[in-house]
Amino acid sequence: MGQTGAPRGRPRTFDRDAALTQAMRLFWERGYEATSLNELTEAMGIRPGSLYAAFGDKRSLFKEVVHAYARSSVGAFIGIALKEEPTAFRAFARILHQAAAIYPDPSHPAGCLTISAATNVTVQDAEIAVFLRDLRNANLMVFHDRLRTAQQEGELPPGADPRALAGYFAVVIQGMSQRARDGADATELAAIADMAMAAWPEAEPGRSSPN
Amino acid sequence: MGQTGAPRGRPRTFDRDAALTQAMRLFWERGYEATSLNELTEAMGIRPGSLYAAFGDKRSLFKEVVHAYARSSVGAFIGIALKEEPTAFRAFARILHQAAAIYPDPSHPAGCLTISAATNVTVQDAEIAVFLRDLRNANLMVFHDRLRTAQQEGELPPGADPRALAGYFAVVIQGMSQRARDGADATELAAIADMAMAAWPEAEPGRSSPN
DNA sequence: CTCATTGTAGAGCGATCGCTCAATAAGTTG
DNA sequence: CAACTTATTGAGCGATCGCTCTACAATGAG
Repeated sequence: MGQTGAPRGRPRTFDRDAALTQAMRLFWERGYEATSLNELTEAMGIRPGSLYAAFGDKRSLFKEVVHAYARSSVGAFIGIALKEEPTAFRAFARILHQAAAIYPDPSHPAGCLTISAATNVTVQDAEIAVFLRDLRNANLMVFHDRLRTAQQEGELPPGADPRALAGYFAVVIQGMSQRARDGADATELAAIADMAMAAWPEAEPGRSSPN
Repeated sequence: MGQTGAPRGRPRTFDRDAALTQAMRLFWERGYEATSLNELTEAMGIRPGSLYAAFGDKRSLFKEVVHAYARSSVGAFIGIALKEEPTAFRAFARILHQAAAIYPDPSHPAGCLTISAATNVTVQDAEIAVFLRDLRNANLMVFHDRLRTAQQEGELPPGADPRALAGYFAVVIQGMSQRARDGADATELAAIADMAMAAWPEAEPGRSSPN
């Protein structure tokens, strides 16, 4: 047992992960529908038959791309910050500043794949739009949870509204992704991140945020 | 002179404005590329030949739709608020709250057409994406100008950064449009608008905003 | 009336879309 | 070696894309 099992039949002639990365870049840059099978096979260096054998149809390839993206450094920074930072304030401040640095980074397409890859979609691909929307709304729930516990722990004042705050950060992050796609650079986005954090509640008395 | 000129030839059998409105709804809901000529002609109640005679090709139809949108109540509220409100603070507060009410309004597709109609686009339609991006960036400049004069007039403290503030409001508005498309309702967006206005600078001393 | 002008209707153009399939190649197994 | 299994190749499927063209209808001008 535990035997890996010798691979049978003709071995693959391409690197599956590398091909997936190329597909990710295309979907990330152009979005789901605007990326054609022709462009995909060319970028991945394979023929349609190989693509369908290795990844299934375009839909499932895209979903696998999204999962790979979520596991990548660019896609995972939000969850990591929420896990590592001791306070909600520090977590969201870090998230916004990392987004400001990552979204316009020229080493990959601008903005967040999850936010922008399926905003315009035909009826027959509505499933893909719903798939990404659910992902975004799930992320919103994670924000909500973190802020609710922050309130229970006393970091947030009782008068604060965790749900509105979660929506606010989701809005700022999605807006920053859009602005990065419109050409905003890291410096501009960092200034925006600072502005956005100024809305953190309970700054009234002494402006001493739970640092 | 001044003669309107009697229309020659066979008169049009459809209402051009009504047809344009139908095209707007489709582009607004699905985006530029995801809306097909087939859907357009069906929704507008005309045949392809009539569409091309009256509006030119798909590109120019879309551009005319965008101009009509900008003149509509849904598309023009930002400019109106900037013109009517005496202070920048009141203008942006009004803009955010109107966006919160308008973007999720069920009487039309969610969000802002200018923001979401061409985020994913193939290479051959890149011109359309650039067209909308330029529109968004022009709007950002309007924000910047308004905030710069607010600073010159003393409404904004000297330490404030009008450029960052303009980018911040652009981010919040674009994010609110996205959230509306993801299903956020007017109540939720209004709470977010309140949160966002709390970032307005120079709230330090007495929290008395220039109301 | 005839003529010129404009609009409509419907068929269908070439190109591209996502995708499939038969033939062949390249491995392991016995 | 032959048998089996899987991958690659390249042609090409039906459907849809944006768009055009021809035949005909409806108006005003003369």
